[in-house]
Amino acid sequence: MVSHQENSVCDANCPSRQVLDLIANKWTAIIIYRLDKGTKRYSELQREIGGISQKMLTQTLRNLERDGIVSRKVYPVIPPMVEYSLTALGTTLIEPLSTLCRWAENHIPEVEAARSRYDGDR
Amino acid sequence: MVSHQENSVCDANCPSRQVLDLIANKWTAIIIYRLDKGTKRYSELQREIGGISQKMLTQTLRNLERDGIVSRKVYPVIPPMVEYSLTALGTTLIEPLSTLCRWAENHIPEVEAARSRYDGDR
DNA sequence: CTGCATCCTTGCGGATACTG
DNA sequence: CAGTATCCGCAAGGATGCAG
Repeated sequence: MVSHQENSVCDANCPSRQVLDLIANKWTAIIIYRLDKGTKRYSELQREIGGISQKMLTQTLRNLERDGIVSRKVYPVIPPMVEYSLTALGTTLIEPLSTLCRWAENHIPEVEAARSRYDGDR
Repeated sequence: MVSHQENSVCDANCPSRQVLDLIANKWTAIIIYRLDKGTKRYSELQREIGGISQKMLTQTLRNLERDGIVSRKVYPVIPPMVEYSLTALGTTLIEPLSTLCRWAENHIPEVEAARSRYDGDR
């Protein structure tokens, strides 16, 4: 599939759009951060994230696996044991994600202030 | 909106979540990029982005205005004229967003390769 | 333990029509 | 020109039950 030749973010084929779609969902970023701290089992992730449904955890992990961000290792034991970890590609995503988080930490107060102002002024 | 207090990463302690939610929707990032190139009128944005509905354009702009990312200036003329531009806060968002886009440009091919591999192997 | 299948609710986002 | 209002389809996401 040839796609990302356009320079504009407006193009749906633009890679930026695809990455935004990739991390835009509710749990992706959280999972990536969790896995950055080390390999985790399915149940560990579910316990740590607390609030995520099995469906969403599995679904998100599958998407990340499909995108080559996360690797999934199944041990043929009983009871089953599955470990998830970041791939090399996945690790490179940590940095840009952190950049965004740093912005968040620094500016969310301003955003919240703006919201209060906006909501209060009408 | 109910928030879960069990895990700090998902909640208030993790402003990243809020920022991700902020840019997670379909048009926010595009609009921010457009406005980074200068002040735009409503109809200019609509024409340039092409594919966005009035509803989504208005809604997204309203959200961004509420968050203090975009400023809205109405000229009391007939016919109406409204200009949108990035606020100082909004401008600071460009950089982390660009970081993410740069990652995309560099790594999307790998992601697409991983996808083909994944989809082909089953 | 690690999932997949299913139902069901919710809300995003598109299309269209109307207003100041 | 710059919106608002309304209807509607679709898919995201939660809850539950079942399987290997």
